[in-house]
Amino acid sequence: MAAKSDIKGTDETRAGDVLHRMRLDIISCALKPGTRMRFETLKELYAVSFSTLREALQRLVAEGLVISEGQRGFMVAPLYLSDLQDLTDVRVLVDQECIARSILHGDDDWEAQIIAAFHRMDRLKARLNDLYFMSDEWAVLHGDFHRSLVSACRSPTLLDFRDKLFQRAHRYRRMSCQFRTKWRPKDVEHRTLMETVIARDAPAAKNLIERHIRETTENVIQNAGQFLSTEPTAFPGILKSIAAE
Amino acid sequence: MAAKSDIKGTDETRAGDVLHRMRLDIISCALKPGTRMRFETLKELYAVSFSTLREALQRLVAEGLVISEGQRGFMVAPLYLSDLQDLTDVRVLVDQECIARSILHGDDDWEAQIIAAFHRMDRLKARLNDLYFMSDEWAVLHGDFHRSLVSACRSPTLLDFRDKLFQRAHRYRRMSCQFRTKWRPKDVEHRTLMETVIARDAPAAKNLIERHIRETTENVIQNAGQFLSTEPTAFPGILKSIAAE
DNA sequence: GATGATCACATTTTCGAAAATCCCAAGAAA
DNA sequence: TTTCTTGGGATTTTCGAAAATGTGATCATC
Repeated sequence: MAAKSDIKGTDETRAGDVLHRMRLDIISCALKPGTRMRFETLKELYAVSFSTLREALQRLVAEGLVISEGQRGFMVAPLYLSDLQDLTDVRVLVDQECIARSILHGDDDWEAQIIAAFHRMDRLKARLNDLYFMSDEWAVLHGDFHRSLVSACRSPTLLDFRDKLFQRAHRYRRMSCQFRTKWRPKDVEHRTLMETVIARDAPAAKNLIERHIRETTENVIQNAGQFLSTEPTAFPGILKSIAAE
Repeated sequence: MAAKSDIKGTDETRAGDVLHRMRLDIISCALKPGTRMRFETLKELYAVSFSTLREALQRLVAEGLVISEGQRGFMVAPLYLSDLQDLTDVRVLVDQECIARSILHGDDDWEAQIIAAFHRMDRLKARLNDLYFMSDEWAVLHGDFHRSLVSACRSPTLLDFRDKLFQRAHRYRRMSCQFRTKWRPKDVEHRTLMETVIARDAPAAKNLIERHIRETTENVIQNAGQFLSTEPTAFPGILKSIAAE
């Protein structure tokens, strides 16, 4: 219990709605990393008042998608190489654990959901052909597939953390394919992953998910590494330098 | 980077201050688990307005210390046996990793800080004698000591997550010693832990921290297990049954 | 020229009133 | 009796104006 952060936006208040929309805009990079978030702009964009905006922003701060400093407002959390590497290591740890536990606890229905999620993802890929990984639709189905693998792990706390990490990582993936369309084909990996998990081979699955995560990160760095700051520079500096372009 | 949730309250706005105070009140169980949080009451208690309160509450929701449902307000997150067990497992995983990494990366200064933190905790214990584990002061020093062990792990994301888990777990410890003063003496464990970590014996340290966490949990369950719900009951039910007493 | 003080403007932060929603009891209908 | 409506009071949620704070330019002084 406890750490449920309704990532799907199951909150029906207006603040919950804005939170949901803002989160999508950030992880899809529609709100660019490092940009300052002015209230006048946001107010217009999301059609709500100051306080409602602030509520959503505070939540996003806690999720690591937004940064706030003192009385100087908010900004979309910048993307750093160091953050990406940190994120990658932690995701390996957490996803490995989640998968191992899911393999231990998962039932028939769990397997069925994995197969269904894979199928949906696979068919969409076939339909969209070349640029599938740019589409929002695919991002959703890809996310669903990965979540289905770990969904039987029986740890709400771990799952919630995993989801937040996945979202944070998504921003890096998303940014990287804006720069170059060279993207490692992952469909074979996904299929093998599915088969291994359903075969209940935990050690092999742990290896596969680690490779999958690490290689994707390397791919991101190759495509967009040059655009990521190496050091978390002092706040005000970044604020301008990135927001400017 | 990114997931920094200024747990120490480094935010100088009033909302940040309220967040800080509220968090302390929740993890110290001054705000009792499961109680409904009415705005009129909170407004008086923290001397701020609606919107400022809401900002803090939203943050606490993201941290798993507060629960919100639809348009029905907020409540202090209840304590569940299942949550405690989940929390325990995840803490073992995360703390083991943090300690192993700290042992790998830690320098002389890191060692010095551990020794210093242990000393402070140890002296206070001696001074307070019997009821040391009930005092807020000891809670702080005990938290500092555990954090010093993992502080060199070089993963902001993991550290931040660890801190949140530690806080959530603290509520259970805190509640348990309100019911019974029987509390397993942990000073020897702490000393061994310190020595092992500084001796850079990662496997032994991982075993020790696991035992430390799991045995503490068992102690909590023995002391207060009967007061924890076994099942996360439906929301409105709890709301009354717990808030009533 | 460099440094520091002052002030006006832009922006954020806070507040409390107004609107929206929920809760529950009392009454009507089945 | 049970189930379904209705209404009013309690509570939460939203809004935009007012207060607080940061920013940057201008000017005086060293």
